[in-house]
Amino acid sequence: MRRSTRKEQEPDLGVLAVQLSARVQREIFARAAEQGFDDVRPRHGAVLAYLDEEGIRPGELARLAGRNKQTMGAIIDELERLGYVRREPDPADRRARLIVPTERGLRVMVASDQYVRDIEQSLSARLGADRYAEFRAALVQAAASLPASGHDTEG
Amino acid sequence: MRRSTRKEQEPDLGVLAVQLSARVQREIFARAAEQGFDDVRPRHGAVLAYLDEEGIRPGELARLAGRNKQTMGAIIDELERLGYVRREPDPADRRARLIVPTERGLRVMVASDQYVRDIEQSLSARLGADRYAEFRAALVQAAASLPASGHDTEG
DNA sequence: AAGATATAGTCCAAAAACTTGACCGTCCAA
DNA sequence: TTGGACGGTCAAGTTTTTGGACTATATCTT
Repeated sequence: MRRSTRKEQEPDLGVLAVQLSARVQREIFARAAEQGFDDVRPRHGAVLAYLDEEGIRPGELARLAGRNKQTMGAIIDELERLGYVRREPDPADRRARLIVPTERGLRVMVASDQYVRDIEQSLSARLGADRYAEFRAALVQAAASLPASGHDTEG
Repeated sequence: MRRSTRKEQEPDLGVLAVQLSARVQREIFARAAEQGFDDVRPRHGAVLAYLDEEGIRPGELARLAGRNKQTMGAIIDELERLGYVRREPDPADRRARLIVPTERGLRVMVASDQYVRDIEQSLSARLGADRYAEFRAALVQAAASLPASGHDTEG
């Protein structure tokens, strides 16, 4: 069998991982756009995924999302301009800032968490709860068995 | 528990998929670089993953990798300049081209397939062959249950 | 307490990546 | 045999990421 056909019909772990990640992302942003969050793009996911009600530092966001600090700063700029987050001083460290969600930011957090839960539940229904739980555990182990990004600050 | 902590400690499907995909990619390119393929970047993966000994069309590559034709053309330009592929006429259709791997291209295909197999086997050893097989099957279903990219040409 | 060093975040310029729209040649079906 | 679709490319513009430098504050060492 031709390699390209094989990769399509019996995709390897790399191909599968890329596909799953792209499709989950796509689904989330499609739904978000439908519900009025049509000004956020996939890039913003790096921040939105880890935003915190109590505020979180840019550097911490960068670490969690595997981006460097400059990129994260640029994404935050945009989300601030779009009205999803505010920069506030961090009382614990005067060098630092806290990225705090606005009202709209809180709503997109809640909504996107719901989209992911929907995807997870739909998959759980398809596979059965037991198999889904096993799948999820295996996914965690798979990710954990490989080294992380190694950007500026690393998690 | 804070949302950001929760996302780190009990990552959802979206986070896990992104992590796995990034780490597998990273691992492959790190190993490739070690073995002398230090001029390919992650971007080139879209082509290298689907290259074919017998040649494959740019449009087909674009479909498989979920990029549009222009992006694919640019990646092919680079890989051609780097000596991994050649553009040849397609005897079956005078509009079309065939992207054919060079000697070096063949070597990187073999090598990267091996890296992925190594990752898969290491994970299989960690989980046990049965659980790994189940994991892989679930991954296929998960990816298949979500719509694909929807670019220019779509698969 | 002072100085050295590290850390948090930002600015700027450049490189890399992707998108949009147009275009030419070839195929194919009415 | 002509009109529309397809395969691929070109060129321009936008978005995204990177690399290097810089300020301010914190922390560590003596």
